[in-house]
Amino acid sequence: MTLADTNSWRGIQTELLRRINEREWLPGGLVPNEADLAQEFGCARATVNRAMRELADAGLLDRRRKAGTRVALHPTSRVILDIPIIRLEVEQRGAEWRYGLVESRVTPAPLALTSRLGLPRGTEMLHVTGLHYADNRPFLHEDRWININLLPMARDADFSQVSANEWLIQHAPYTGGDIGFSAMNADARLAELLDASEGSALFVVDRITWDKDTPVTSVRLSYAPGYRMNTKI
Amino acid sequence: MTLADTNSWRGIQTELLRRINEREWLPGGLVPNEADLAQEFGCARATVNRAMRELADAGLLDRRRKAGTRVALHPTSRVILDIPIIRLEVEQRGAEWRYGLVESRVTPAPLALTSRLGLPRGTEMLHVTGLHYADNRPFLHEDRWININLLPMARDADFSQVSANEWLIQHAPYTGGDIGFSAMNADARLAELLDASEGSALFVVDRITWDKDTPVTSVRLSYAPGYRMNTKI
DNA sequence: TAGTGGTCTAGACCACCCT
DNA sequence: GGGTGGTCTAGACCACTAC
Repeated sequence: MTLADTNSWRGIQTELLRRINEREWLPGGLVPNEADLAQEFGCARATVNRAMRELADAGLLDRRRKAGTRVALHPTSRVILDIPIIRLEVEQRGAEWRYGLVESRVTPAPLALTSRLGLPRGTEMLHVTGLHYADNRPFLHEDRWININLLPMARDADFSQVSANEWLIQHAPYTGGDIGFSAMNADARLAELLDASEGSALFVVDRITWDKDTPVTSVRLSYAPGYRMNTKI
Repeated sequence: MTLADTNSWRGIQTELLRRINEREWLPGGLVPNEADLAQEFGCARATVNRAMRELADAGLLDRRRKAGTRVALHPTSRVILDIPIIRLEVEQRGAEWRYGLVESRVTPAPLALTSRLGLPRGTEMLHVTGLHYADNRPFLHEDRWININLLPMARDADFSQVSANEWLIQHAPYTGGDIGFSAMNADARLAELLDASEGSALFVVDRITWDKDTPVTSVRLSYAPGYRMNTKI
């Protein structure tokens, strides 16, 4: 298929994109309706529909029944982040990955956590902390709480052999989650673990995953100074 | 439509999701083909196709011609971030937005930037810095370089009235971009501007946008301490 | 109420790859 | 070779909503 092919939905999408990008269709402007475009491109309406629907999903077009399709005024850019297993992320950087368990024990979860997860106060959870290394240098600190009521077999897992990160992907399905990205100053303990100086700015990812309404795990990943998460629009 | 409706692609998708989440279909396992599922649900194959295609796009299914469809082994979680105009982000938090220009002048861009953008060294660019406020408190610092060869009218824009962020969205179409998220310690100047203490951990977004192969703008957004970017999986 | 997008169908042909 | 998903068609009905 060449880009000029206008019988395929990809070809049509490319052409529509061109008209948007080159301001042939102005932001806020009305676009011909599906039937007309189908006629212009000599294809079925469903084909035009698929091309336009994806552009609308991407936020470049606003579509409403009866009102028609318009070029979006504020193309909010939509960024897609693929969050891989930490081991793979390290290995993709060409470094050797290693995991070191710091601590693993069952203990009542702090109030802030149980209330956030909607669990009774004082609920016992499995608290696992460890370090991921890249070429033997600390890469990130993983501080995780696991819902052992939902995952009783987590008690018997040996997190000195398999990182909690990977164990959970294998054993704990989830249906959704909340993620937050922020920056924090390293406290004394974290600085020591990450081989950084106290107060260093750390990139932090907080993540809670749910299986329907039941919390599965809550984790805070604190990356060693200098970490950068990259992606494309 | 109820969730049990299996004549609509959404209903079918919900049912497929259930079978995946509840391990009725095991990770790595082969799934019935489209024709069989269409018969089971009493619908056209195209309807099943749409439901499955979206799950494959989301990374939950692996589909290959002839090989069939399998439940993905490693559902790499895919996070979608919507990056809005800064003004809207502030206003969505229920705060009043204000922009204050710090500096705007045409000057040769630093070598690190021109080489990153693929421009000749010493190329003149428009350097605009300013602060976005939320309820009169510094929210983020915007440090931006604009390609005035591509956008000569940027010279005449009054960035004390309109933030460069919004001006560009109105005037500069782009086809792609690179984004990086990181954490940095505030230096003395940034700390003063953001009303923070020196060394505070700042959440930083670096972004370069391109129009095909031509750089449009490069910007660094440094958020005041405490900022957190949230989203869902 | 009429025009637009949203969806579904039954069928067809094709591209790809061989769990 | 042959089975599978990828796509396209022509038509239909429906849901929504601007007018």
